[in-house]
Amino acid sequence: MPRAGLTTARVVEEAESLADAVGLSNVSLVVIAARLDVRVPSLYKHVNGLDALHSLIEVRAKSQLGEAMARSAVGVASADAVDALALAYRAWARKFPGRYEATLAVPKPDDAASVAASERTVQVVFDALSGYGLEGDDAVDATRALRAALHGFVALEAAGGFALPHDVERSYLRLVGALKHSLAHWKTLS
Amino acid sequence: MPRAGLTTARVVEEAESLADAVGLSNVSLVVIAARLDVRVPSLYKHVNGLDALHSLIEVRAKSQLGEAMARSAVGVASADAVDALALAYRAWARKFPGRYEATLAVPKPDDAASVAASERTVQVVFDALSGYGLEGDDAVDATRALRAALHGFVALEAAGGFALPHDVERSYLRLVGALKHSLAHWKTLS
DNA sequence: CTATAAAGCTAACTACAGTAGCCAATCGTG
DNA sequence: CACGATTGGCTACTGTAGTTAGCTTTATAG
Repeated sequence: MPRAGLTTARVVEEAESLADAVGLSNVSLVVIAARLDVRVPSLYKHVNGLDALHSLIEVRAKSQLGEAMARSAVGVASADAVDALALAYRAWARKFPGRYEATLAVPKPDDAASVAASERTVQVVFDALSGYGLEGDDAVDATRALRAALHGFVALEAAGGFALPHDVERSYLRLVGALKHSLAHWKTLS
Repeated sequence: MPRAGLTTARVVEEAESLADAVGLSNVSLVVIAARLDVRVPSLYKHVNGLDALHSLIEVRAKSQLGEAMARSAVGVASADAVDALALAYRAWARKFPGRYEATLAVPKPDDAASVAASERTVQVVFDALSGYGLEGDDAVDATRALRAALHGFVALEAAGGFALPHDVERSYLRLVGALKHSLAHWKTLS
């Protein structure tokens, strides 16, 4: 029997592309094995079962999304940083819908990699808001508001929640515009 | 064999309460049957398999959430309506986390009940914004922004996305405050 | 009081995740 | 180069969940 040359990375990559194609919840070891031209039990030499595979996808997805956002916001601040972040966020989510689902998973408290990847992503958003000079509770609230708005829009869009034929792109830009407007007056706001 | 007196409604209710307890994805026919003190195949006399059960939960959840929001906003308008809606939305989602997950499902285009329930929920939000005098694209964009923000916050909260010990309630109120502020100037905003 | 429809059952099948243990390919070291 | 250890893939099997077929009993309508 000639060897297939699998690695953990190869298995995870195949799972990711499958997730983007058919949705994260439809990723199965049977299909992954078929795609890699291998029998199902062979996967266990590289990945510790389906749950572990989900964890690996989650960590990689969180760090890749964080990376994409961080890269988009280098050298810009305040309103420009929010714009850059928002565009990068939605673009990444639309390009990798299955991986994006994975970023929404609760970080497992006993998995250091999962916790670190989650924290890093939040930190990128937090840093992007530094130009607004917010501190303490103000900064926390603003970070949460920005994350919530971006995630909410992208999630509804991905779930087919915007049935009307109106331009989704423009709706997103207006939401981002509203956020920038509110952030500029954040400390005096309610 | 004495009869258990099941009905479709009884099965769905049990599934809903199970979903709230263990998460929608962990709802299984085995557990439902055990709770109802019945064998698994008996459930098929009332519900057409697991997928159909998910659809039933989805439709009921969407209409119950829509109902709760609509009830909260009777007799109030504009900023007060947004406040009422936002509070009702988050309260319902926290009270029924499993059902809330179900409301996020894509409406199945070939299932009239699913489509109707989804549209009705959007309509409630749309109506609540009528006091702002928005029309056409403005109204669509504002509806989408409000839905996205509320859903995004609640979903992140439910997923354990707010790790910091800061007050989540206050963060939510500030997000809602920011939205009201933007809605008041919606037409002139970017 | 009987005929029929409905409700629940057992038995069986399928699909998938996961485990045990075998055998062959590869790699490191003398 | 050779040979032993390690590793990667395999077959065979188990357990669990969803689903279907078809039987039996209960309830109900006439």
